[in-house]
Amino acid sequence: MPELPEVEIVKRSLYKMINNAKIVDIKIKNKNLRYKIDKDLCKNLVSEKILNISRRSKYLIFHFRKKILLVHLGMTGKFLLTSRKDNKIFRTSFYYDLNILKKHNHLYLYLNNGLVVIYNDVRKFGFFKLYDIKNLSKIICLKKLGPDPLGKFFSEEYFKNFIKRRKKNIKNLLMDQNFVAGLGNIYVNEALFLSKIIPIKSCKKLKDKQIKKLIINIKKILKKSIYNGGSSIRDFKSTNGKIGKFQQYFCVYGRENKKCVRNYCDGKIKKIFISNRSSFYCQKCQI
DNA sequence: AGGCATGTTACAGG
DNA sequence: ACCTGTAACATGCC
Repeated sequence: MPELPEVEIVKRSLYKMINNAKIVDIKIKNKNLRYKIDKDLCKNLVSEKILNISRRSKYLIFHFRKKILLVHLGMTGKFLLTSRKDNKIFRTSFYYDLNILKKHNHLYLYLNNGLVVIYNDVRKFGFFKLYDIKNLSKIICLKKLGPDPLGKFFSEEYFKNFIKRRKKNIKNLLMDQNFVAGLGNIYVNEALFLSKIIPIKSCKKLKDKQIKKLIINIKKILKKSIYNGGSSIRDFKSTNGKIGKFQQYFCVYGRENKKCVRNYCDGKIKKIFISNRSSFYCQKCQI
């Protein structure tokens, strides 16, 4: 899926194009996403104005007068924007994938500014959930989330305090959304590489210096990725087989058996599974 | 054909 | 309570 940077990019591009627009019609082609789309979605949102679009972790939140719409993109969810006139996709957030199949378009939002927002999701792990605005603070999946990795609350102090009573390996810790919210498999692998920490290392055994470094690198890589327009896309491949510019920044992810990208290191990238998720690290410089 | 894929959640067992 | 592993969800790619 899109991890934090990609969701942030989606949020920004949607905000630019559709914030303040009014929904004039909704067509649900397929309500069977991860959760069934509310029957009342149309009733509640048609003729309502999008007052704001925000992000929490990997969740998008559309704000309306009385309701909020919580959206998760799962692994393969995307928003496409088209113009009602020529039906041509002219804006696809950060996706450059030209192989978007219409059969995976599940939901259409028609707006009063002539644009149509399409939700496309091959694997259907994403979801749309509607809540009363007054229940915002009660949304369980948001409530349990740890701090945003880019915010000031994700600090050395917080980190050390959290791991006092835990003994997970560092990779699983970073994947734990209740510890820090928004990292996924790719950025965790990358951040650990940049910090020269082996993913199976017990978080208890991390030195202060390593924790500091890790926090800095997490913030750095997320910012860099946002700056570059998002990068953790795998189901994206240009039709001519060229590697998109977005993936050139991966140092370890998907580089099994390749040489470490560090000039001074001749280590090889090893792939292992940690809690069933693929993990990549340099056997020489990550310790 | 079988393994793998950016995420989340439920369940079983330690 | 915490932790891990496994499976599930649905689809496509190699």
